[in-house]
Amino acid sequence: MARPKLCDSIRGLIGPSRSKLRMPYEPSIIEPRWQKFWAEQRTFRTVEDHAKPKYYVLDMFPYPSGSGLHVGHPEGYTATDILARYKRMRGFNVLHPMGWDAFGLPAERAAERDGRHPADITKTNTDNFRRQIQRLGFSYDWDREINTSTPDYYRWTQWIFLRLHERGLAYRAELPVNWCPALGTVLANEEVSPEGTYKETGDPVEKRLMTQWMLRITAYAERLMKDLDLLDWPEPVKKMQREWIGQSNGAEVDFKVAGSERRFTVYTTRADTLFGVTWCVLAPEHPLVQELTTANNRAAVDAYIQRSTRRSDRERKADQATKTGVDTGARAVHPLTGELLPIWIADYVVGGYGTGAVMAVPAHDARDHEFARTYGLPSKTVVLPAAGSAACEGAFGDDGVSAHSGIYSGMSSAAMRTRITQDLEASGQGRAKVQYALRDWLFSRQRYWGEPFPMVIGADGVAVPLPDDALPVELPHLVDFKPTADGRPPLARAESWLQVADPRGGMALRETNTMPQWAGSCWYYLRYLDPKNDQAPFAPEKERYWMPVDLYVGGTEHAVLHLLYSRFWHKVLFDIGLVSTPEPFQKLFNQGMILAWSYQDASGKYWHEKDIEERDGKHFVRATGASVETRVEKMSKSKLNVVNPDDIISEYGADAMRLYEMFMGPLDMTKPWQTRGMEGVSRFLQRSWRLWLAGDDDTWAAQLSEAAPSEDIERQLHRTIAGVTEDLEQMRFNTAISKLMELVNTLTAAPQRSRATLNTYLLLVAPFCPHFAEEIWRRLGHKNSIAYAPWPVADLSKLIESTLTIPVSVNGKLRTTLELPLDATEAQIRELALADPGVQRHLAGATIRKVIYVPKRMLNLVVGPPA
RNA sequence: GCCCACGUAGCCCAAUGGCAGAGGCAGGGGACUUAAAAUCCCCCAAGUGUGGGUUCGACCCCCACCGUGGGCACCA
Repeated sequence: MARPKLCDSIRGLIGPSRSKLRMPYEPSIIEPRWQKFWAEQRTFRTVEDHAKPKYYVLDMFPYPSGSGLHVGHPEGYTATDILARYKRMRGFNVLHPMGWDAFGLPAERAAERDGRHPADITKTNTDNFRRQIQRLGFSYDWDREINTSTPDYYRWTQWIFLRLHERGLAYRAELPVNWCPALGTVLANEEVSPEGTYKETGDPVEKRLMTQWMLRITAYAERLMKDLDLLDWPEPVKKMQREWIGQSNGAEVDFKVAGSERRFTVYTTRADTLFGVTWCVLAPEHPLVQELTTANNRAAVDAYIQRSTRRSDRERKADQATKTGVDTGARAVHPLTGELLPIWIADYVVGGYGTGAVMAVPAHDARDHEFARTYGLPSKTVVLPAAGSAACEGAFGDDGVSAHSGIYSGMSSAAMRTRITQDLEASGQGRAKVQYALRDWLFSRQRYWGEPFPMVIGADGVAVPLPDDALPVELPHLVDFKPTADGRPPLARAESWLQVADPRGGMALRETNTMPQWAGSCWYYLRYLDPKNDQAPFAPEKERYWMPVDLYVGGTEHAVLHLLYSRFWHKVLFDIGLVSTPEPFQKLFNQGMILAWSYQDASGKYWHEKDIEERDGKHFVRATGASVETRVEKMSKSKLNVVNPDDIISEYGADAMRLYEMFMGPLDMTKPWQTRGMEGVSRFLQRSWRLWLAGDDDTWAAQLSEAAPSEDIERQLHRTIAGVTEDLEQMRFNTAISKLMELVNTLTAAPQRSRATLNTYLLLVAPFCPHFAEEIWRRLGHKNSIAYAPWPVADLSKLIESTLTIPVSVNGKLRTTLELPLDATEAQIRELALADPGVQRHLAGATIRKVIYVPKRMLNLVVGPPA
């Protein structure tokens, strides 16, 4: 899609001899000039200024990948930049920082592949990301740039880890973990998909027993759940977090094992179905299984355990439909009826949740029902849909009325739950229990490129924290990032680093696992407040001034990862007294994904947009004429539909790119990129530019009128101020831009242009296309940046229309429009409407049954056949 | 299977109970030009996914269905 540059075409046309040269809009000259100015003047350096209200607007900082920025990044960044600039003009003290989430797997894998050090690769990538981001003219305070992989940053990540450790929130445990053979590391639950694969790459994940660092996020489950209510976040994100935390209110019930002193405890949310229990099920890994299993059943039980531990989560889920299990031969005693109930093991009961044991109620639970059918186990109905109604076929899982439940019969399910739980508690056989699906956070990785733990393992095997003054524990320089031959993590290769004095005396070995990538992002929003502090992670008074983050913009992919982890750390810091707010991010906004059209021919081959032509709404390969299927898809190299921001900026400029990113549609919506759409915003900028050049004169702004603008223009101007301001407050950037376009279209058509009007317009457009605005602002004679000029205020008295326009409809269909003086009364409007020939035609031979008048809005006549 | 969001001119999107069009792309015509580009002006085009309902009046609210995208899915 070649497009001649404006400057080239003009030069080609006029040559050096022509004197009346219009000054063209040339973003390629203007934009670097102002970017340099902002950097040199430190225009966006932020200081604590308690005289002003603060506004902390934050982007989710990027992982600087090798492939550079894609058009999705600048979408969120542009939105926050516009708001940051708008808020500055409104007199806010704005904190708007950027940095790099620079530790992580991809750099380490690239290092293995390319033979370069991860630090080196990370440096190249961050330099490229910074260059690309700066080309868009964002008003970040670059003095606050941070990088999670630098020792002066991760020193404090380690420091916070020590605080967690002190409080018993970090511990080592041997447990079955998610091991990804392809990556050679363990993963957190949050990183594993329901299918049992790594969410990022799709590599399979299996269970392995390993000793790992865990963070006790479960201790905060309730607060993480409850405090969601305090937040101005999108409902779907809150819902995802609630589901992940998975609170359930139920009861524990103790069962005795017949002929033994042993007991086991089940967890249930349906204590009201206790009389319907016909057997119990333990998870295969339940600690009592070995002891309970009778000699006759031992072989079958062992075989089943063997089989189920080998099965990955993925396999388990694959055949959810068929439930399997084996009888242990042992019997449990029903706590209320004394009945003997078989004890089975089955892998649909998961060891890590609740007590790892359940009571089976086949009449009222779909899983148990199916299990009963498969193995011919009995069933007892104890809940009826309504009093006296018949028992249902299949499992009746809803609440109803209790039956065959002794003294509880006839109670509602809810009432019986409360009552029986109290009674069990009184007799020591049970208790109310709130259970969470959330597990502790697996916090170590067998990787090189991450934060080292500030811990050593003593000769006695005890993990010992290093003192604060030993921080940072720097990552030793390695050239080989593979695990050692005996399977220890890569850091075990750093032999001289490994040996260290045990703070308790003697020698110890350093912890060789590293922290996961999420560690650095758990608190980075706090480091921005005070990024150079070498005495503390941040100064308390700065935290009190800036926190919480007023607006946090990023994609939904972090709904239960980063956003849950950082809330957890923040709450710990809150409990320690290091931060003053219970939550870090007051308002969250998710930008939508940007997709792109793809073109695929009948053979399945993808074509680049530039090789496609359109005829009569159908698309064809230009060279061959073959027809192609068009689809909106995620951008990917294989689909040949990737858009590179650098190319767009080279062709149209950063201001145009910013405008288009916002103009495409609502920020939170998924929408397709169409490079053709750049034409519209580019023309808008050029038309805007020409507003300051009148006629053929090349003297900048010389012919602007000093007279007051016409009443119509004045009205539209103030309507635009009010509209754009409201749209910005609501983050409706697309409609704000369209209002600005409308104004420009009007001003372009106007016979003369008032300097005052254009001044206001320039202020309104400045947050959207800042280079453009700075350039004109300077040419108008201002010495300072427009960035801190005051935002215009709409004069509401100027919005009043001079006449009233009333649409008149008959039976809801528009028939005419009346133009009336502002003070027209309903009676006058009615009279005029009835006299209108267009209306009368539809009244002929009919009776008016009703007249609806909405003051100053519309008039509707409801008519029917003659009475 | 369950939950959520979205379906409006050829395309991206406005309009949130009151005139279906704010803005843009694409398309057509005209002005300017020796011509073209650029620019300016004008025009074209949907009755709002489908079927019901509520209402004087529905893109908007309610019900069912279809399509697209996203999330969840043995948690007892």
